[in-house]
Amino acid sequence: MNTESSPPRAPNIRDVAREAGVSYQTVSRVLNDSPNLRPETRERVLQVIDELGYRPNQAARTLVTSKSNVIGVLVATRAAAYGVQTILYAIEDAARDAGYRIAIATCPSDEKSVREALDQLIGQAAEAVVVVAPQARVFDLLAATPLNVPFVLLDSARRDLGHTVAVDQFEGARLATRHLIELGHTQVIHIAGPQDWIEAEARMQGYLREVSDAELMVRPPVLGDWTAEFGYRAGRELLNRADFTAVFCSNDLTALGLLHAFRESGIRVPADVSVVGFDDIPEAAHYWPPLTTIRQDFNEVGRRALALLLAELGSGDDPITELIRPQLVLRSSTGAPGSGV
Amino acid sequence: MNTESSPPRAPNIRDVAREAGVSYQTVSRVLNDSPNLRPETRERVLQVIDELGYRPNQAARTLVTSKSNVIGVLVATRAAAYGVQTILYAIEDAARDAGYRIAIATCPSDEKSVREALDQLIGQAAEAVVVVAPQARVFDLLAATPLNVPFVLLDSARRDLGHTVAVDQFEGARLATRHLIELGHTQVIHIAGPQDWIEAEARMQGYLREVSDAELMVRPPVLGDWTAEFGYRAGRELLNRADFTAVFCSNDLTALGLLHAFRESGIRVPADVSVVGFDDIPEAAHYWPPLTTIRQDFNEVGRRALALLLAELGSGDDPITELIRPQLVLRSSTGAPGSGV
DNA sequence: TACCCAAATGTGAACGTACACATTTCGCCG
DNA sequence: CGGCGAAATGTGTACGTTCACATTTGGGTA
Repeated sequence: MNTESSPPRAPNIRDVAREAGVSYQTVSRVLNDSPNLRPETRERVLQVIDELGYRPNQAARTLVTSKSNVIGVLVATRAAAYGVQTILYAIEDAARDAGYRIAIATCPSDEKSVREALDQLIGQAAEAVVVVAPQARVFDLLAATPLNVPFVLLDSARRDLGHTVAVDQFEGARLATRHLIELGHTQVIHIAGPQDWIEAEARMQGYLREVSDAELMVRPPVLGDWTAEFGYRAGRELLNRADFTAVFCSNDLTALGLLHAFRESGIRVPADVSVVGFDDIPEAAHYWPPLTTIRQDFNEVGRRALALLLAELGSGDDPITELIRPQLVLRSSTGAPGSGV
Repeated sequence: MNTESSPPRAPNIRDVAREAGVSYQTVSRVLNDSPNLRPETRERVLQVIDELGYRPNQAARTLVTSKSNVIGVLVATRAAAYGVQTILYAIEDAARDAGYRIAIATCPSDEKSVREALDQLIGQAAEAVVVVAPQARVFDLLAATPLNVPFVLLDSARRDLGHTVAVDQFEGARLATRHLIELGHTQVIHIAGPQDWIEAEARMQGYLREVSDAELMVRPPVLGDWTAEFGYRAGRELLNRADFTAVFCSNDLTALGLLHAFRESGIRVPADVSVVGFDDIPEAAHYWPPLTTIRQDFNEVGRRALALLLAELGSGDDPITELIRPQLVLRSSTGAPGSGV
C-alpha cells in the first residue's frame, strides 16, 4: 500500500550523516556540542536532523556511555499523597538545577515488584536512586539487593543500609503530645497510622514516650489507615469512650474525619476536646477549626536527598542520617482541657 | 588499595556464561525463559546469576529489540494532585495487568522541558505514551512534535491531535450550576481555575452556558489558582459583594477555603449561601458542611486511556474522543436560597 | 612556496544483548 | 549398532551510539 517500500525504521545517525554529506561522527559531534565544528557544518546537520525528525536513540547512548543523566526515584507507596508528591517535586527541581532528569518508577511494596522497579531504574542507567518507601518491609528487601549506584533512603527504618534523610517523626510526635500535655490535658488518645509504616510506628513511639515521661496513663492507640474516612469512623467509636480530652492524630486527614465526627455529635473543638494533626498539608489551615498540627518540611527532605547524592557520598563512607526537625504549628483546634466527650 | 585490580564493571551476560561454563546464548535463553533448556543447565546459570549479582542491561536489550515493555506517562503539571495521582495509579494498575511497566516523566509545561521529557520517554523506547497535560499550550507544542508511537491525551483541548480521554468538564459544570438553579438560586457566582487550564476553561464555559440558558444574569467569574488559600481569600473578597446566594467553585479545595471564609464571617452554608465544588476528592465528604460536588471518575480515565493504547488504536484511524460523564454528589452544602451574604 | 600546527572531519572499535542460523548431543527406533 | 530427528547448545551479526585515534584541511609563518 505504502509507496515507500522500506520498513518504517526510525532514522539513525548514519541516515543524517548521509543526507548531510558528512560522517556519522560529525553528526555525533553536533549532538554533543563539540566545539571544533564549522558553524555552517553544524547548521546543515541540524537542518537535516529537523527534516528527518531524527532523535538520538537513548538506549544506544546509554549502552556506550553508561551515563544517562537520570536520577531514579523508586516510589513504593500509594498513600501519603501530599508528602510524597511534594518530595518528588523538590527532588525534580533540585535534579534539574544539577542537570539531571528524574525517572519515577512506582510499584507495590512486594518483593517482586520492588525488584522489577529497581531493575527498571538501573536499566535506564539511573546514576543514583532515591528510595521513597515508607513501609518497613521494603527495606529488608533492599538489604538483599545491592544497587551499585549511590542511593538515598527516605524515612528508612534501616539506617545501616545507606544514607537516610527523614523528618524526625519521633520528635514530631513528642512535640504534638507535649503541646497537649502542657495545655493541661492528662487524657490524650493517639490515633495511629498503619503499623507497617515506619512513620506511623515512630509517631506512636514518640507519643508513648512523651505520655509515659509525663507519668500519665498510657492507653492503647487506635490503629488506622490514614484516611479521612477512617478518622471519621474512629471519631464515632470514640464517642462511646468518655475517657479523653485530647486526641493526637497521626495525620491531618484523619484529624479532618475526626473533626467531622465530633462536630456531628455536638462535641466542640477545642472547647470540649483538643485535636492535633500531623503533616500540615495546605488544607489544614482551612479546616474547621483550623488545625493545630506538626509541619514536615517535605521540600527540605527532597532537597537534602538530592544534595547527598550529588555530593557523591555514595562512596564507602559510613551511612549518613540527616534528620530534619519538625515544627509545631499552632492553630485553633487545641486549647485547655474542657468537658471531654 | 583494592585487591581486585579490575575496574568495577558490572557483570555481563558473557561473564555469567564463562562462570557457568556455557555460551552466552544459553544465558540469554535462561533470561528469556526459552523452553528448550535442560533444567539443570537453567539451574546452574540462575545460580551464577545470583552469585555474581548479574542484572540484564536494559539499554542493550532495548537497543536490539526496540521493545521495552514500558508505557510512558508525561506529566506536565504540578497542581491538581489528587486527580493526576489517581489517574497515574489507574494507569499503573492497568499497565501491570497487561504486562507493562510505566515510566513517569514530569516536567514544567514550557516547550523545551516537554520536548526533553518526551525524548526521555521515547529514549526508554516507551511503546506508547499517555500525556497528562492540562494546560492548553502543551498541546500546541505537541502538535509540532510527531511521536511515532501510539499515544493518548488526557483532557486535551486539541481533539484533532490524537485519541483523547477526558471527563466531560463542560457537562460537569452544567450539572453543578443547574443544581443550584433548580434549587431556586438566581444569583450564582463562579470561582474559576487558572485560565490556561483546559478544564478550568471548560468548567467556566459550562457555567456560563447554563446560566444564560436559564436567562439569569451572567456575572464575571472570579479567576483563581485552585488552592484552598485562594478560595479563602476569594471568600473574604466576596463578602463585600452582597449580590449572590450561591457559589460554584471550580474545585473542592477552593470550596474548602471559601467555606472557611464564610464560616469565619458568620455566613451559614447552606442557610445563607450554597456552595458546590468539583472533583469529589475523598476529603470533601468530611468538610463542614459536607460538600455537594461533582464527581470525576479518575480511575476510569486512567483505565480507558490504557485500554485505548493497548487496543493499538494508534493506527492511522481518526482520533477517538472518549468522554466520561461526571456525576453530581449531593451532600449538605447546598439548599434553597437564603438571605445571601 | 614549503612547512607546520591547529582546526575540522573521518575510521575502527566497543558497549551488552537478541535473533537467525549452525552445530552438537542424545534418546530411540528399525 | 547405525542413523535419524528433536532437543540442547554454540557462533556470527546487528542494533545506534560514543570514544580513541587517524587523517585531511586550511591559514599563517619562515
